[in-house]
Amino acid sequence: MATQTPDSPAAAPAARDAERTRSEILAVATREFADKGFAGARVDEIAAKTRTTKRMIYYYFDGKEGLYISALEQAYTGIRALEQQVDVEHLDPAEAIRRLAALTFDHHESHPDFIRLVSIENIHYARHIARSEILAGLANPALDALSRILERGRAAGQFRDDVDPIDVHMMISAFCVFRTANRYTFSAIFKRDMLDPARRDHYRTMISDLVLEYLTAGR
Amino acid sequence: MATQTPDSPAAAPAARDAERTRSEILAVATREFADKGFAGARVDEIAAKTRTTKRMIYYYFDGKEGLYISALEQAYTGIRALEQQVDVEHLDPAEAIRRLAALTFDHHESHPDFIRLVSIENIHYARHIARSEILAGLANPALDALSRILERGRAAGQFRDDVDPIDVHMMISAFCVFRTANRYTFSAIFKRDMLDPARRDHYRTMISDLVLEYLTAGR
DNA sequence: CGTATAACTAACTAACTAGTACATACATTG
DNA sequence: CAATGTATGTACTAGTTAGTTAGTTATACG
Repeated sequence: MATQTPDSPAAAPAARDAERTRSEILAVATREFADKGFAGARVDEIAAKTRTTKRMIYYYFDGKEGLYISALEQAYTGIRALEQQVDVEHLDPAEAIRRLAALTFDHHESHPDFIRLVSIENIHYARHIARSEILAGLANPALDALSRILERGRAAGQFRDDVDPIDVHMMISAFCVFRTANRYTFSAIFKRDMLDPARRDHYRTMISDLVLEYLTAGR
Repeated sequence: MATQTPDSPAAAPAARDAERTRSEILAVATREFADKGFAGARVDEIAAKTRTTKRMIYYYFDGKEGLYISALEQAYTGIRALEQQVDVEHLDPAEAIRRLAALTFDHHESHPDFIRLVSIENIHYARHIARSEILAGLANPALDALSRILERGRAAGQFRDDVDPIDVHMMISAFCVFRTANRYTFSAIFKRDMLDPARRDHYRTMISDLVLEYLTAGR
């Protein structure tokens, strides 16, 4: 009798809490997969870094691949939720573009794990996204917002009329993703850390300028 | 005696050819590492896809990591050699930028394995580049060419005078790398293949326009 | 209060995986 | 043509690794 510590306040086994166990596994797994990739991450190590055991990974996520997909889903739904909150309808079109670009810039900078998971998923030819029902049909609020901004900008004669929202989204993403995703090789070759805080504002402004000069070209 | 086939013309063991063996291993390894990442690639499988044995990998490359580094070195020296050949000194600055951007665009499109290796190396925090003497001190001819173009453009009053060559290189790289590296997740989410040949010219022109509008802004 | 079920643990296993020991054949050179 | 080093192949091994088996404990609920 009394295998467990009687009543120790600190080292209590945290009782039973399915949700806490599940989310702790997911949080640790996200870090591990983002750090080492799908093949490089170790199920045993993920388990060791939680307060539970490996068996629970199989209990809740059905295996390594299921866990990886869940981590991806959580990361993507996170940025989608952020995008949903953005309200740029009341802003001048140019200012709205700036706001949207800055949002992407800030998100990517503060969520390197997300960017790394995306890189890793591309190495896997987006095979897991295709397999996930959640991710395959996830709407893109930022794209809708962008479409409306471009529409307004065109109507006001401020923006050129031959640009596609997806292309604009791509320009912004390319810049912001590259800065985070390719930070290490870039720094090794050019001896310049693109994430250096001293240069942060410079790049943050640059992406807006770049896109806006393009959108307003000849006007 | 006579363990080997006496004289069969087709299935001859290709005699002995150290250079051929070495380069065949390297070619197969490049494909495997680019396809599956460092942790995902299998030494046994690389060996099986060559006409030699696993033993030779250890003989020539000293192990999995040595092989991976050699593959990286080969990929990087390839693009550096290409850049060395580019001659844009005789062109109008704007046209020179277009030429340079197109060169990057074309190279990245036709060398997806290189782009994938770069992504993979970033997942590994560029640890292997740092370790490689060849890669750590590799000059960047494209950057020198770009510096001279910008200089000329500034002198002619065509370009703004507050841009850094590394930043311009980054804009071009970001766009071209993103298009190839993030092709799969982008396509899964936006249902648009950025490498579709029908859209190729569109994107190829777009990156030049984007950079040039920025460089000539307000002029 | 006792029992069904959800939450959880420890120990095990079969398959894999990077790397090695050992043997040997070929080619070059004196 | 002997001998010496380079190039190559076979078989093996020690350590991992994803996944499983066989349970135990806590909690909710009648």
